[in-house]
Amino acid sequence: MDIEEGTPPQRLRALPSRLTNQAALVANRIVDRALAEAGARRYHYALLAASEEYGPSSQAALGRRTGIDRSDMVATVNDLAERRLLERAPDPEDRRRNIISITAAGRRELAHLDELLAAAQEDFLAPLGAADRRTLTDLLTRLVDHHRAEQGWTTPGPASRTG
Amino acid sequence: MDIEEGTPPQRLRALPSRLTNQAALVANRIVDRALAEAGARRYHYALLAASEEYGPSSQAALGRRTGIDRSDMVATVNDLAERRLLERAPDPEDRRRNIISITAAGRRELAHLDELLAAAQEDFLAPLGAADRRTLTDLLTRLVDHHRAEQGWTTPGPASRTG
DNA sequence: CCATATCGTTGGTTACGCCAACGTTGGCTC
DNA sequence: GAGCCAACGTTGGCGTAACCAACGATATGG
Repeated sequence: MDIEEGTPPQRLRALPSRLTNQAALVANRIVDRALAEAGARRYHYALLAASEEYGPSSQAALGRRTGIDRSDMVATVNDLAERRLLERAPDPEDRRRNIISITAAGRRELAHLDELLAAAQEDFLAPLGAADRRTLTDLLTRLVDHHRAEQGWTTPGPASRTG
Repeated sequence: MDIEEGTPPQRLRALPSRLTNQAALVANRIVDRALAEAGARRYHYALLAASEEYGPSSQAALGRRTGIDRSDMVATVNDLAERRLLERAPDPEDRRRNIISITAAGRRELAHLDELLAAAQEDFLAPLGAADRRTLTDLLTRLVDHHRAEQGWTTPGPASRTG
């Protein structure tokens, strides 16, 4: 009796927003477990990656790149600086800013996390072939870009931002 | 200067798990705002929908259907019962259980939420045509189903079947 | 009868994504 | 130079989703 009692209602199964959320749940669970092997979280990886790809930057700039809030950025930088994966130094040219730079150890850690993450992606996307994977990332990219434009648009002039 | 400072690092942009998460963020933001118009949250909709589609059921069964944890289910049922959208009654045949039934007002509320959600989906999927939407839901469904099978399957134990 | 398991419930925890406010600093305009 | 506004880092907080552990009460099956 009650076979397949775990089947969600039709309404939920057909809801793209929920489907997306469920997929994200799965993805995050897999990724979090992978990163946890190295004692890292998603924010850590994002920050290391941004730091490596864009070179020394202020916390605010890194926040804009990664989507991490300024307040959360503080804690994340604290974590990584304590572990000597990043360095935080005052900017002599603008004393409001901290300059964040990735260290050699940070690059090594990043490379390690890259490997863990690659395996996690493989896990996550297991049921899809190469073509399907490309299609999926394409569709998701279009969605995300569209909504980022719509919202990030109010970031125009020299003033009136973040406000 | 610093045009497009909001561009995420390549590593993050190419990461399917992150893409999925970003899309879910967008979807949830849109959906949450829509549901908030009716003073509802996602759990509320999920529970009403399950309650309507499967008829009177125990809290645990509804939890299995919706993926809502038993502990969270208590609070969600409380919310909806207070607003007379659900009824909670002890099961005379199994005194461990509560039987949850949707009320007439609950059905009306559900219909209302259905409309709000339909508009929200439209918003979320705006950049995609009908074919792309079908492709997306298909791919996401395959992903979610795959991982649900993988995880829900390993719950065999001595008593098998749901525990 | 006894072990096991399920049910509802209470009471946590984690991380993520946010927002508000503050003091400091920089730039711009008078 | 004075004043004004914006940006920066930081602190502190919020809400929610998604979990887990444990409990007493009840069913079930050996």
